[in-house]
Amino acid sequence: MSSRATISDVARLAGVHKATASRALNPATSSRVKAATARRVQQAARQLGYTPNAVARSLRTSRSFTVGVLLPDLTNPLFPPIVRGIEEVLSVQGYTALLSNTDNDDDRERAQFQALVDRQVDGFIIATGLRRHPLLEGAFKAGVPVVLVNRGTDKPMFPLVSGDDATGVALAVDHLAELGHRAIAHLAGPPGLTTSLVRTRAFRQASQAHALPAELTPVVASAAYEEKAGARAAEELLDAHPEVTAIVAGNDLIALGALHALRARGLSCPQDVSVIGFNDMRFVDEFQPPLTSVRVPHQELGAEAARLLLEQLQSSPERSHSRRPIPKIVMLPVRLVVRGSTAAPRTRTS
Amino acid sequence: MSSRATISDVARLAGVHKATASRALNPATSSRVKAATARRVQQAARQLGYTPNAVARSLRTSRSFTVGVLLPDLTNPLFPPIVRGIEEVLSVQGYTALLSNTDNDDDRERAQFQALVDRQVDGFIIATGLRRHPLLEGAFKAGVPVVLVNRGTDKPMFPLVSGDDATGVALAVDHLAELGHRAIAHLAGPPGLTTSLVRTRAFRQASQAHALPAELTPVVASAAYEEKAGARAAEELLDAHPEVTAIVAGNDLIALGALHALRARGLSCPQDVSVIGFNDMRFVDEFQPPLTSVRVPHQELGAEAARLLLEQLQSSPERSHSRRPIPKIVMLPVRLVVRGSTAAPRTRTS
DNA sequence: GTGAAAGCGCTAACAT
DNA sequence: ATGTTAGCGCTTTCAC
Repeated sequence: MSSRATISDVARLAGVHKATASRALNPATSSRVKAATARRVQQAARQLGYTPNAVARSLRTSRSFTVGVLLPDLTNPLFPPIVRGIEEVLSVQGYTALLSNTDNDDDRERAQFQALVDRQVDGFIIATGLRRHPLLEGAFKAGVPVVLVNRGTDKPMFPLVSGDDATGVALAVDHLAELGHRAIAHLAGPPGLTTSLVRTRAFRQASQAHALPAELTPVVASAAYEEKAGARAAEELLDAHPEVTAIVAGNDLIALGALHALRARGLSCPQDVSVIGFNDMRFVDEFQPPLTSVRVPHQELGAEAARLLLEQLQSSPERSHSRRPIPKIVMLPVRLVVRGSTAAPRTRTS
Repeated sequence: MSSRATISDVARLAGVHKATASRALNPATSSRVKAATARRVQQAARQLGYTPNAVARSLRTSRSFTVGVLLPDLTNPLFPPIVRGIEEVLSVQGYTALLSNTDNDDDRERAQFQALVDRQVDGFIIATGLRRHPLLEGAFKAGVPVVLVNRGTDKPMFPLVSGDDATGVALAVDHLAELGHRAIAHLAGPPGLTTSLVRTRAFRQASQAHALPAELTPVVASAAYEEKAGARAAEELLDAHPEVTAIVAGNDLIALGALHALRARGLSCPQDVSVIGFNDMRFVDEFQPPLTSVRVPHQELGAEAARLLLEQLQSSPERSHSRRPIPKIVMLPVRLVVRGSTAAPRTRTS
């Protein structure tokens, strides 16, 4: 790496002091320098292929124009679109996203978080929220700028951007009820996450709204938002409640597990049991049968989270404790995408 | 953000000079400090919750212990496992991966690359290789440490870690030939990528090895390694060569597009046309029909790429031009996973 | 074995 | 409008 040009090199070539060069090169301060000088400096910079050393700048300004992004599991197709939305907004403003996979591991998460803090990221967008989350409580007390995406915390500390989960679940139950289902189960996500809680509550409420008795609308929690865990939860459900004719899954991977569990015991979907997923992630339309699911605008979720964070960063660049905004919750609208995994129950409960 | 403790704070609390504190805290130099002092310093650091400012350290040492990772498209399920493999290896050695999505856009790629260089990343793992790649040629001349993964360049400049594409394609053709197919087409990837070239060559060679005439083994290139482009290429193929009974696709997304194209014109897979994908990415087993595909060990690809890069970084920490290693190609073994998308042709060509 | 001093590259007071 | 100076936090000579 033939050593890079520094601002001193540029200044020397332009025949000015490096402070002047700095001013000329920074759009915010270039007006405070004679136009001719500015041009000369910029010309010199171009000639030398100068780009500022971001590390030195960060050290001096204690701003890095980077944002840490914590993701629970990049292999879940839910997250790549969120990342794309984040990057789309950040890059326009000159920010860079530093992505970090936690693999749902607390220790990894703590380590990654600290590594990013040590690198002086200006703030975080966090998709690994838990209802009780010591790391986030610490971040809150320390005044670290954070925006949560998709998953929140019990105690409202940071702004949250999520899909309108409650409405999504209601749409799912409505759809099934209209098809004539009365024994509808919910395969909930793991209990530690707000998404699970919100969706489960919404399920109970929607069931009541359709006057479905509690004994016909059981809820079984999956150990994780993953296919295997979903399959296990579905087994458990089918053992305990063979009467169900429809399943509202906590997310698409749980739904996929349910499809497998049904197939494994010779039940067919949607003829025997209808299944609805949540998120409408990529490839659910390729499933067998194509999965009816609640579409959440993930890219827009990411974009909105980035916007909120930038707002916060730009209003309090010094990370002052002053005027911490009341953490708002931004919910983006969802809609039900009906595909082949839902149909009228074989035998109407009369 | 209640301002963090610096090494001076630690030194003051421990009653030593900050240089001593630095030595005590750094495992590599802690032996050059009296054991008792070292303990005192470490104790003080713990008490203050001190973690070193990575930015300051980078500026001083011109090493950041970060690695830039350039990805063409995070929403392609091929890449998340590669990322996981990379992070798995890097994190053990105290390195952090800075991921960057280029969306197959040259300008974005250049910008992201420069942003990472400006942040003083120690090297790059690049999955956006092109046969002719000005950016990489520039990086080569500049002596930037780079390892390529999956996709290479025509001119061998950097080490490359990839699956054994040639063998993979041969396995695919062998499988189809054994089933009795003689009119086998290849839906190649876009021509600018080495993967496309290698796989296409391997396809031609395997066809010859089975004594399949050239007119029965057409090759049509897809505009991109994506579903839509794959579907278009398949249309084109089926128009020009209605006689084909099997397709070897350049990757799984192209294969998926082919499945759609077949369905759109009332052909069924595998009864009318068999289809084989490449990569065996997540969810191909859910496709309709489940896709036969060549399994590439992506996580291991990423891990190996990270290992090669670390090797390089540790041998020439100063990024000296000295002793640039001959760029080796590491190929990891692949295997064919047979599923429902391949079967004997309906009518044997006699 | 420890302290003093220098400096990585940059920007923001404070001059002039 | 530009130059001077200082210093972000750290590590690394160089002294002692």
